[in-house]
Amino acid sequence: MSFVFEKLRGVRDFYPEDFHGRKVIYGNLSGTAKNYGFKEVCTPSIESLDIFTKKSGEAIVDEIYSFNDKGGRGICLIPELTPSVVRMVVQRQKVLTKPVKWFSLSRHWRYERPQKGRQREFYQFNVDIFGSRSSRADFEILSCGIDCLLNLGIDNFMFHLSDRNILGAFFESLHLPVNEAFTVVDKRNKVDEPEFRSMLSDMGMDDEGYDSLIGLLDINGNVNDCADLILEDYPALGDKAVIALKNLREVGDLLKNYGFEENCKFDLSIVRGLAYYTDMVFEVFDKKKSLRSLFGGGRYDDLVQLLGGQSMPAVGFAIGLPLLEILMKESGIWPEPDFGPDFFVVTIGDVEKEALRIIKLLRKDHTVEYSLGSKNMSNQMNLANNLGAKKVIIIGERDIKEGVFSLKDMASGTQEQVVLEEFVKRYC
RNA sequence: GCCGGGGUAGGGUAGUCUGGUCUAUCCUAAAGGACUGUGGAUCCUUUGACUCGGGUUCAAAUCUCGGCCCUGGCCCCA
Repeated sequence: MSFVFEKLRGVRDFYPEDFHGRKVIYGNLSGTAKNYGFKEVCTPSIESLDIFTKKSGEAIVDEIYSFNDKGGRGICLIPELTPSVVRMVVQRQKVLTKPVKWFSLSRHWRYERPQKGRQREFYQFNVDIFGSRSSRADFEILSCGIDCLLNLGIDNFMFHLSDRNILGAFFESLHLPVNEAFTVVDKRNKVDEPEFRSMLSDMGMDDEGYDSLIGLLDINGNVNDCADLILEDYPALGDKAVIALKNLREVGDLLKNYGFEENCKFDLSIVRGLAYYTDMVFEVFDKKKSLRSLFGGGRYDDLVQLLGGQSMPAVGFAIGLPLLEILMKESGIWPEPDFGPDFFVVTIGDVEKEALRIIKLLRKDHTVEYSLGSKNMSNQMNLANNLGAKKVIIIGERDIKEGVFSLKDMASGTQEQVVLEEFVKRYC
């Protein structure tokens, strides 16, 4: 081999067996979303760079693929879907029937170091509801997410639910900077206890506050019970927290009545970084927590307005397909393809006319292959075998004069003589 | 951007520490033949690799430096 091009870092080739899995997964996810009444949309792969800097700040430019086009416009390959979908909503905001329920499978690019489950080019499945502030919308997103996993055959997962306003109110009551405090909370599992404590005390938190925080973060269990517990034990948190807790209680009731109570737990440590989330947030973990979070989502009521629309609440989630694939392969439930054709036609001698006739008829309803090279019979049988053909039709000069051919079942090896016209009636 | 592990035919590997018939091992795969009316078995043939570049040396797959890529993590995670 003198020279070959290699694929770029962090991207992936999908060979037939890989692509098959992706198609099955996507079909399954879309089917679930459709059953919940979501409609599929598709956005462009490129957007103006501004839409992302507006939402996430200039720092994001270092982490995405961006360039100036020939007209000097700042362009980027989309690193996530939400801004594009919000743009689509805003453009037709007045006429869309609310709530707007959309899903999509989108391709994304991020200029970052590849890691397990993180590639530079990847696919995400996104589900969003625009225009409903109701706890039912939160619940609809959660239950759809749960069903997506269940319908794929994944059941060793847990949804961790929270609302940013609960911890937010707590930090405000201590006069601490809320966003910075969230960032520290997000790090809790990555640093040891003394460091966690010192990060918070650097921010101005005293020991009493720290103990209260740990008390809150360690509350663990059923959503409704935990919400009640906080309403009782932390009366000083204020209105915002009470509203959030009541909302979570409603979500909890809905989940219970829907039969998904066991799939969710309360977990205030979920804050989703410094994202645009405003209220309810969640992250999904495998039960062993051996992988990073599988996916997450939540409510982002300010983004539509931030991107130029009229104020409109929104809630949604996004699942990255790479992690799903890892999880499913570990569980042994990744769909394996069967590319074997239903029929393979072997020819002997000059029978092309008869062979092509039967091939064409069968191809209306079946997968049919035959040798594209002029090979001997042994070769043709070999090819049929390697392709995984279910049945082989052997058409030879000797037999076809009498209107018959041989039909061989490749799994059993049994072979029968078949009358051509009867076969055509039966299969075509 | 930072830190660690790694890179030998399409896939999997031996060899690397201790440089020397390495003209690179074996398994598998693919193509063809033995077998111009029968696949999976067997035998034979063929295809096919030291990630790239510089350095040290009489001699580099082996030692060394750098790039590229893979991989685990940090940062980040929108």
